[in-house]
Amino acid sequence: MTQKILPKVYDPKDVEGKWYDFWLKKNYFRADIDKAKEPFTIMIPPPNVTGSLHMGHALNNTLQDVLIRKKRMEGKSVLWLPGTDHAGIATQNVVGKQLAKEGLSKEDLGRDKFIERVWEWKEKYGSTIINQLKRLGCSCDWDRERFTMDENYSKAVKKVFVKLYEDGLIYKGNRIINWCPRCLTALSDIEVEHEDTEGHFWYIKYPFKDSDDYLTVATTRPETMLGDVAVAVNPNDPRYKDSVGKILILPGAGREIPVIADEAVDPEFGTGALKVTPAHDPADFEIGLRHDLPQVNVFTPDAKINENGGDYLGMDRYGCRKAIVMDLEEACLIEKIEPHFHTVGHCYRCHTVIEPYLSEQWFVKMKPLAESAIKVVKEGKIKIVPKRWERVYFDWMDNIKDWCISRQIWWGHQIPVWYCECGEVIVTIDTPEKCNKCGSNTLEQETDVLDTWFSSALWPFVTLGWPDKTDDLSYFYPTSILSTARDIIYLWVARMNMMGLKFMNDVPYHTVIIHPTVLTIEGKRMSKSLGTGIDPLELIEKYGTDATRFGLMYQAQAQDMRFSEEKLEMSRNFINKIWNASRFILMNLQDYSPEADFKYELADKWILSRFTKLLKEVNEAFEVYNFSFSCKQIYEFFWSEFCDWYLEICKDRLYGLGKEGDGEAIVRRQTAQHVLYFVIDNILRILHPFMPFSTEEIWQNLPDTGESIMVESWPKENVSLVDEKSEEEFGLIRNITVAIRSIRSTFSLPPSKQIEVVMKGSDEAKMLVLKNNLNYISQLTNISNVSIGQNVNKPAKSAIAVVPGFEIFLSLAGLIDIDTEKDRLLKKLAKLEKDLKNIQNKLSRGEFLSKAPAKVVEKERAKETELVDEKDKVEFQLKQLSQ
RNA sequence: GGGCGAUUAGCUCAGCGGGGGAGCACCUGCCUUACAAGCAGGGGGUCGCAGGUUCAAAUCCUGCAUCGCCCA
Repeated sequence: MTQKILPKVYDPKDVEGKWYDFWLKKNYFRADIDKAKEPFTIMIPPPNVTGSLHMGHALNNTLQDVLIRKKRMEGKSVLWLPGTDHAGIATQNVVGKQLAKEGLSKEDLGRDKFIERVWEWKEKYGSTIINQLKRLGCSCDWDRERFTMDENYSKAVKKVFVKLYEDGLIYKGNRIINWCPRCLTALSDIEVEHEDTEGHFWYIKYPFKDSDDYLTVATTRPETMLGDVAVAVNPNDPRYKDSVGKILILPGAGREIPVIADEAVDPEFGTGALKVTPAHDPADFEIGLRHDLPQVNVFTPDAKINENGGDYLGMDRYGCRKAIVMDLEEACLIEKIEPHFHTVGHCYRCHTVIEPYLSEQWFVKMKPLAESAIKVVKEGKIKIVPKRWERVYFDWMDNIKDWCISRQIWWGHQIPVWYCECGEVIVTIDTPEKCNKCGSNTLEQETDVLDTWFSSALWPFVTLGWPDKTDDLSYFYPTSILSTARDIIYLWVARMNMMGLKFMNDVPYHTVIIHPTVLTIEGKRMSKSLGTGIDPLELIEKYGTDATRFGLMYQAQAQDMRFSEEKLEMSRNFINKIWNASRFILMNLQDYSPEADFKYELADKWILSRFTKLLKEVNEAFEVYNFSFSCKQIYEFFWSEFCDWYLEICKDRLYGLGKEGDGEAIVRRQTAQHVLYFVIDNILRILHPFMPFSTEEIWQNLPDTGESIMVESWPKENVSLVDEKSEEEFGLIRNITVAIRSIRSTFSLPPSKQIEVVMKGSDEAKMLVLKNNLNYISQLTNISNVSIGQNVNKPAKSAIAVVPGFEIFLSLAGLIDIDTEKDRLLKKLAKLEKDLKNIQNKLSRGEFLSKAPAKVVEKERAKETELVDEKDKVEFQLKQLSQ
C-alpha cells in the first residue's frame, strides 16, 4: 500500500471545505429513525435570522457538535436539528432601516407589502448564519432545517394560542406594560434590561388648595406629574395624618388632586409622600385601582406629551422634564434637587429607555403552567448543568408574573383573534367566514402579533411536525440536551419547559447545559456596538476551524470565560503537532501489516496503559460535560507522553535494523508499528468531535481505514491494557533520562558528545528493569559504556544525579567544572532538606500517626526513607568534591 | 436590598482535603533525518485578607475586601 507523505505544516484551508462537502454528499448528517438504536437529539437554539455568528454562537454550537459527533460515533441515531428564529422586532427593524434608505416607511408600503419585503429580505440574507455554522463544521441535519415562520410552524402557533385561550390561560387586559417608544411595541418584563443610572430626586411642592401650606413630593420623573391623580401617604405616617383627604393643586397642570392613604407607600422613601400616576407606573396603577382613581395618560406612543399635557403638548419626554423643572423653579415650587442612583429599564432590542405605559394587551397566565415546569426540575426529570442555575430558575418561576405576549409590530405570528362589529370576539385557528353570533362577515383580525419567544417556546416539538403525529415526533421527542446561554433561562428555557409539558405532556429535553459567557480578555462583555466583539470567522480564517473549536472548548469551563486568542494559537500548534506526529507515523507505516507478529515491551505497555486511562478520563469528563478537561487531558497525553517519549523511543525500533535485521528486531519494529497505529487511530477518534477536519484528513491517510472517521466507532475502554507495574517501571526510565539530560544541560555538553555512565543501585528488581531497557535511556541521552550494579566503581571526575534507588554518575573528566557541580548539588540538597523537614515534622506528631489513615502514614514514611537516601548520597558527593 | 460566580506564576486558567500545575511570556542551549507552529534544560507562587474545622486546608466553614453577573 502507498501513503503520500503529508506536507510539513497543516493547512486548514486545504482540507476543511473538502471534507465538509464529502460528509454532506455522503449524507452523514442526516438523522434516520432506527428503532434498533437509541435516539440522541439536540435542537439548535435557533439563532436570530438577522444575526451573524458571534463568539457565543461559536462556543455553543461547537459544544453541541462535539456532543453530537461523539454520540454518532457511539452508535446512537443522532438528530441535530438546525434552524433560525424570525425575531420579530429585530427583523422588522432591519427591514425598516433598509426601507428608510429608499426613503420609505413601512406605513408607505402597508402591512401586506411590508411583510412581503421581509420575506424577500429573509430569502436573500437569512441564511448568513446558517452558512457560518457550516464553516464551523456543524453536523446538523440540514434537510430538517426549520424557521419559526414556516407555514406549519404558524399553524402550530395558532393551535397553541387557541388551546391556551380555551383553557383560560390567555386573556386580554388593560395593564401597565413595558413600552418601547422607538420600536413602538409592548415588551414583556424580561425583555427589559435594567441599568443603574445616575439621575436626580426632584423635591416638588404640591400646594394645598385651601391653605398656603404645601406637601413635598420627591420624584425621579417630574414629567409624569402631568398625569398625577393623587398624592399618597402611608396611613400610619404621623407627619401626614392631617393631610389625608385634603386637596392639592397639581403644579404645572392646575388640576385638583386628593391626598390619599395607602399601605403601599413606604414612609422611608423620599418624603414619604408619593405622587400617584396610574397610567405611567405599575405600583401607582395598583394604588389607582384600589382608590378608584382616573388614569391619565400623558404620553403618545413615541413618548411625546399628548393633549392631556396642556402647555407641554408635543414635547418629548426629556424636553418636557427640563421645561417642567424650569417652570417649577420659576414658581419656587422646587424645594431641592438631589443626585440619585436608580435603575432604568431599556429595550433589549434597541436600548431605548422603556416607558411604563397603560394599554390593552394579551397575556398568558403563568402560574398554572409554571407549577409543572417547577416540578420536573425538582424531580430531576430536567437537569440543569451546572446545577446552581436550577435555583435561578426556581427563583424566577416561584415569583412568576403573567406574560405580555402581544406586540404592536407586523412581522410575526398574527394573533388568531377576530373582532366582529357586534362585539363578539372569535378565537380560532382558521380564518372565520362570518361571526357565529350575529352572522356578520365584517370581521377584523387582531392586528397585534405574538412575542417571538411565544413561538420559540414550541421549538422542541413543532420542529418535529407537531401538531401532526409524525414519526419524527414520536422517535426524537423528548430531545436529549439543550445547550444555551444563561441570559435566556427565563426568556426561553423556562417557557419551553412549560409548553413542552402542556402540549406534549413531557419534558422537552432531559438536560440543559448552561455554557459560559464569552468575555473579552479584559473581562468586558463582547458587543458589536462597543466594538469589543471578536468575529469567530476571522479566527477561523487565521487559525482554522479546528483550532478555533479546540481553543474554545479548552477554555470553556467557568461561568465566564475571558476569551484568549493565545489558546487558539496553542490549539493550532497542537494540531500541527498531531499532524507531524502522524506524518512521522505514516512514514514508518509503509510496510505495516495488521497481521504481523508483535510482542509488547515496556514502552508499549506503558503507552497503552496511559492511553486506556486517558480514554477513561475523557469518557468521564463527557459524562459531566467537562469538555475543557477532556481537551487538557488529550493535549497532555498526546504531546507530553506520546510524542515526547513514546515516539522518540520508537525511532530506534523503526530506523534500526528492523527492516532487514534479525527476527527479534523485526518483531520489535512490527510491534512499534502496531502500537503506533493503535494509538494514533484511537486518538484521532477521540479528537474527532473537537477537531473534525484535521482528524479526518489524517485518518484518511492511514492504511486500512474505512470511509470516514466521523462514522467510525468511539474507542472502547480495554481495561486489560491498564498496567500499573509498567507505568512505574517506565517512570524510572523517565526519571533517569531527565536527570541525565539535566546534567548534560548544566555542563553544556553537546548532544553529539557521548558520555560514559555508571549507575549504582541497590534494588535488584529495579536494576533488572534498567538493564532490560537501557536502550531507551541511551537513545534519549546519548550515553555509552554504561555499567549497572551494586558495587560498580564511580568514575574519578563525575557529576551525580540521584533518583530514588539509584546514583547516576556521569564521567566528565575534563568537562566538569567543580564549582558548577557544587552549586547544582547544593541546590538539590536544599530542596531535599526542605521536603524532608516537612515530612519529618508531620511524622513527629503523635496525632498524625494515630489519626491519619494508615495508608497516608505509610506513604509519608516511604517518602522519608527515599528522601533521606537521596540526601545522604548528595551530601556524600558534595564532600568528595570538596576534597 | 437579595442571590450567584470569581480572586492560584507577569497574563489566561486547571487543581477543590494529604508532595502547588498547564499554555503563553521569560532565561540558557539546540535548524538532532515528524514537527523552529519545534526539541532539551531552567527561573518564577506566604494559592485575595482574617478567623475557624481537621492529625492535615489552595481545597471545607464563617466573616471581610475587590471584580463581574442576575433579581427587586
